[in-house]
Amino acid sequence: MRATGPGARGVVSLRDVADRAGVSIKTVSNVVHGYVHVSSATRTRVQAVLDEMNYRPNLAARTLRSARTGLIALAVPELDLPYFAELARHVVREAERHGWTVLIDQTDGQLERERQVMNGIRAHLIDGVLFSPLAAGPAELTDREDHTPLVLLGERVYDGPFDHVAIDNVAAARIAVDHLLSLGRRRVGAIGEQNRPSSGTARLRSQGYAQALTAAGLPVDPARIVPTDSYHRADGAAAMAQLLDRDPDVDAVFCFNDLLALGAMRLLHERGRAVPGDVAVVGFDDIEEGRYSTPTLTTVRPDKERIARLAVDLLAARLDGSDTQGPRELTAPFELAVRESTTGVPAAPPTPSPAVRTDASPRRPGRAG
Amino acid sequence: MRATGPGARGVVSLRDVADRAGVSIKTVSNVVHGYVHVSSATRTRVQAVLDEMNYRPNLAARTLRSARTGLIALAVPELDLPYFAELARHVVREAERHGWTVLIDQTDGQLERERQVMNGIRAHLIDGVLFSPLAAGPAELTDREDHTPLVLLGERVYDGPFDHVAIDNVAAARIAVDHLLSLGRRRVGAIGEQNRPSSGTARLRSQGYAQALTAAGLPVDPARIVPTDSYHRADGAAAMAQLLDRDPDVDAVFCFNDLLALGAMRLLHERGRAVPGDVAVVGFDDIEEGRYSTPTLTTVRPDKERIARLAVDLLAARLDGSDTQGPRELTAPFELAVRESTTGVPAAPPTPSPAVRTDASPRRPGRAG
DNA sequence: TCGCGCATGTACAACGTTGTAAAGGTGAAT
DNA sequence: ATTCACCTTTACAACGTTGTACATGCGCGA
Repeated sequence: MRATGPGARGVVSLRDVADRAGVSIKTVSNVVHGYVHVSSATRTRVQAVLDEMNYRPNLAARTLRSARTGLIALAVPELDLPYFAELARHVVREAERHGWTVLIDQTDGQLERERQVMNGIRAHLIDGVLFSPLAAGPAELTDREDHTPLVLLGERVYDGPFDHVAIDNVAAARIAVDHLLSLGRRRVGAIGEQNRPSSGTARLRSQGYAQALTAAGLPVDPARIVPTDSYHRADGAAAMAQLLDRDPDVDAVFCFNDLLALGAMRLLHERGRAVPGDVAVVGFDDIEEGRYSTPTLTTVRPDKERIARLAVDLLAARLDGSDTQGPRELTAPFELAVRESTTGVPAAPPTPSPAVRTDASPRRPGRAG
Repeated sequence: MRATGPGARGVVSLRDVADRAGVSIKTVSNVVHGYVHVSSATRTRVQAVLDEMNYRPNLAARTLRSARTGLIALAVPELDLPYFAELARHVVREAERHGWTVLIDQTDGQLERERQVMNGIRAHLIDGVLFSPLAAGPAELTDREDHTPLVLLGERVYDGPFDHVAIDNVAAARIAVDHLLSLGRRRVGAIGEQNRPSSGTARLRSQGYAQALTAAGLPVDPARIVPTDSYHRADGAAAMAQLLDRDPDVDAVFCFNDLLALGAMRLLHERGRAVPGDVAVVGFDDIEEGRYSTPTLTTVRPDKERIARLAVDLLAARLDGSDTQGPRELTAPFELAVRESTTGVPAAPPTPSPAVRTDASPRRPGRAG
């Protein structure tokens, strides 16, 4: 029974509008959707009532019929890792082009939470998932029970049945280390190796590091590779301290992300080591902070915008059925942003204009070098 | 008609489970909800089928009946402003306690997008909104057409009919500037004033700044108050340059957020000014970056966790109807974190342990000083 | 023995929307 | 005048879930 008009909380349904306009529910629906075969008289009248009553479609009801929510999830380890915050921004923007809303999930890198993401804790609520795994490896991914389309970000899971977007981490790491070697550094450390076996990204960056050293005829000394629990500044500082203990004469360090690098630089500063005078530092991710640190940070700059676009478009193709091929592996470009932490000179120092950028075109990096 | 069992995409409904288990749909629903009056034999059998078929409730259908989605929105200007990323993290965590999922909206501080947030662009999809306005002022807020419960974060809108959680910005700014004055600084600038009339937060911080100067018998010189378009590092750098032009002998600066302060410090470094030797710098927000910058940044530390908790609990009270009073104004504590950018000495320097923190208890700041 | 209360299980309707089928109406062609 | 085509509008069902009301069957006390 429905004694009165609009329900309790002032929520207006098609039915309320239909009653008021003296037409059927379906006619109102047709007006809302711009269906052509509605007389202009009817259309005008109904539209007036719609406006007057401030009608808003009930997405839950639509979802129930269409099995589409217009929501996609972005699951990342931590939002206050600036890399992921920046990535999230791009994803939200790209998703908007498809009319989607992005639901952001923080996994904290915990396997259990990552499992929930993969297995559809929000079943039926999201149309697709963009997932940046940290703890989950190929095993967990393959065991996935849910069937929501999923695109992996930033990690290559070999032979997994998943779409995947990333940069070439091995090549990027190698170019970063090559840069250090080209400056004459010979005792190059690495910070950010992960002990847990699942972390594909860290493994790939280690590989690139080792390749560069080997190609230069240098030994790969395990003592100079310092693992970390996570990727925060504190981990970088702790690891740098350890590295100095192991090899006081280390003259360069490649950090697997920018936060580690910033933490490492902070510790070097406290120990009285000059950057890059005594130790040159390279990071990875190109977070904005590195353009304002002292010294500014040389880093690998993945094209985050491109990563976001490729991933969202890939999901779109799966959702509208236009792509039914096997898993895709897409690669986004990157480049090396050379700044003071390796060269000692400002590449292109911040100028006091509102549009200041340390680099030529930070918003749209070019192709990989 | 429903010829076969589970539908196309492998989606399992209560009905599928009921058919397989040989009971009614409602009985399955009762098992799912742990309703007491189900024989243990039936319960066991149904539960087995539920597990076997990997049943997941359809949230859209639940929503349609209950008019509750379990989603709340958090609308912030930008996720890559670290303050908001950190706040988002806390909000997500607190919301979890209530069984809610948080949908994060980036408004980019654009009035139009903020309007959409207020007026329920996602009508029926979200149960409540936490909103940190930037462009929207009292006028827009009062014109709100939507009736979704809304809690304002971080800005005091006078006489607005809204719940509101913030710290005492005037007091906080005043304490920050008092600190600079207590160090003997007398030419204290301010960076971050907003020209647009709506920005309440900036106005309050200006007030605190002026109060501190006045109380110390110093003049409030408009030339030393530099407005910015937004709150990024670049704005801080540009404003600092302008401030130096206007008063080359400025000996301290209070920045309305940490990013501005970091940008300002970067520019001072480039201009060869020592921090804090020549110019002392104070920020606002206590983002993690300020604990690792060189020098580390003295800043106002709002208790973000508390802000998040108060806001979420406030929303919860509105949603479950336990609070039907008029609008609430809740105040969260803050404190001043004194670091190198004003004192020159490490307050408590980072130590090379994985749990390194510059301050005593950064995760749970105490009461306001 | 009858009847009552309780435990257990079911049928039905409703949430708001939209696809399908079809009804009613108009005008033109035959 | 009749038929047909087409435009306009409507009734109905279904999406999956859950609250209400009710049916069934059992044990127990009167």
